[in-house]
Amino acid sequence: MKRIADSTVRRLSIYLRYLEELTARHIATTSSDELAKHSGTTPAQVRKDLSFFGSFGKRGLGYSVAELSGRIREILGLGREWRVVIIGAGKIGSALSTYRGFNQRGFTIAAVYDADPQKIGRRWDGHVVRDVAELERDAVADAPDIAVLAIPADNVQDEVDRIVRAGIKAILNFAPARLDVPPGVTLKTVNMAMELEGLSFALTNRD
Amino acid sequence: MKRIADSTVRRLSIYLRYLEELTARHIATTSSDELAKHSGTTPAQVRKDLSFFGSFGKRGLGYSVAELSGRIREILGLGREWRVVIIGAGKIGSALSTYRGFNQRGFTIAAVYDADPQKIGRRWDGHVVRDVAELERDAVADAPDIAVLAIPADNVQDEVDRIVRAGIKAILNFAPARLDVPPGVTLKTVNMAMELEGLSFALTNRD
DNA sequence: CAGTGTGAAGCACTTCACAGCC
DNA sequence: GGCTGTGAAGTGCTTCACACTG
Repeated sequence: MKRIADSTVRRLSIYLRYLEELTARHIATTSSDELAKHSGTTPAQVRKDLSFFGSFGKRGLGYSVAELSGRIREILGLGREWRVVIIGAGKIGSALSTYRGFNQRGFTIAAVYDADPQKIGRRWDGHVVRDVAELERDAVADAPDIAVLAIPADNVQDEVDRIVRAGIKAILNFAPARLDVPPGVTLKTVNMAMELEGLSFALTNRD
Repeated sequence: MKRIADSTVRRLSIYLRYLEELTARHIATTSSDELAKHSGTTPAQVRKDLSFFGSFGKRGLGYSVAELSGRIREILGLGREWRVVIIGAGKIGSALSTYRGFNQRGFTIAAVYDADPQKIGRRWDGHVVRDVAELERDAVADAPDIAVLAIPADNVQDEVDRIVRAGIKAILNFAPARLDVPPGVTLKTVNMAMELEGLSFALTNRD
């Protein structure tokens, strides 16, 4: 398959969110125009995004909400359960796990880890916090798909290496650090400090 | 000034982080090569990014760490205090406020708001949670610069409108919703669900 | 000679415009 | 007639390559 741009994947998520709203409102069909309007993009962009994966619409009519949302869910791989381990029993992981749509979209917390002896063994959102040193051993049985890395910025790369050794192929990183992963492992970093600095820049350099 | 790409601003944040590390290690000069290596980009990109703002290096020598970090801090507007209000006294806001570099980069929490009567009046990370209905009134005296919006997805637009009415010109949004702001107001959205879906896509569509 | 600064070339995403189909 | 699907054109960011300077 042709390489799909990151921006396209992100828009598919947005389209899906609107399609779910239409489903809840029992609306059966929609158009690229309407999708664009509710997703902050253009009709042409919507059609182009979808065209990478097939032809899901009917000319002159638009898209079936049921079919299109099913197709997008399939494209995004949301038709199955994804087993998530949280590394760092802090607030970010906790916020993520209570995020609307986390369970709803098929993400399940398989285990929670920390390196802090104070936290290991304690309860955390219904899970007992495990020693991160056990990750590799646990992973054999737990078969986690995704690791959420939510620890302070020291030695983050060591934890990434551990996650990779555990055979996990996808990492969502919240630590403000640049990280290396081998080919075949996908890393996404959410850097809140950087977003704030982007706002600082915008406030400083507005006309 | 010529319009600066978002990606350029984000890289400046990354360069600054590395420059601060060099400062801590008492290293006085660096090069575009080194900056690129530690920022996950190319030397040409580093030089191009900086060239939008001036000529900070010396040919044949490289960049002074002290001068360059000062310049980038200036460009990003980090030379002053930014007053931040948190809307939503939950875990995300709390995680953000304890983020390394939040205070360090000049961001200060001016106030915390919520709409939930259960939370209003309670203590939250050293602040007493205020009623969000009071935001507009408080803003006159508090003069906040940035609003962090960390509430569930219902009626987020209403809160955005309130923030805009309060005269705040920058919003960092964590709710998974598409939002409209008038010109002159900068909105950045961090959507964790979308990032997870991006990982799901990558896992599903890898070769 | 080493490393910056920058016009030009390359590349990737977006927008256009229209043929094609319901 | 209306709306999709898509090659082609447009736009903007990235990479190249080299003149220039300490």
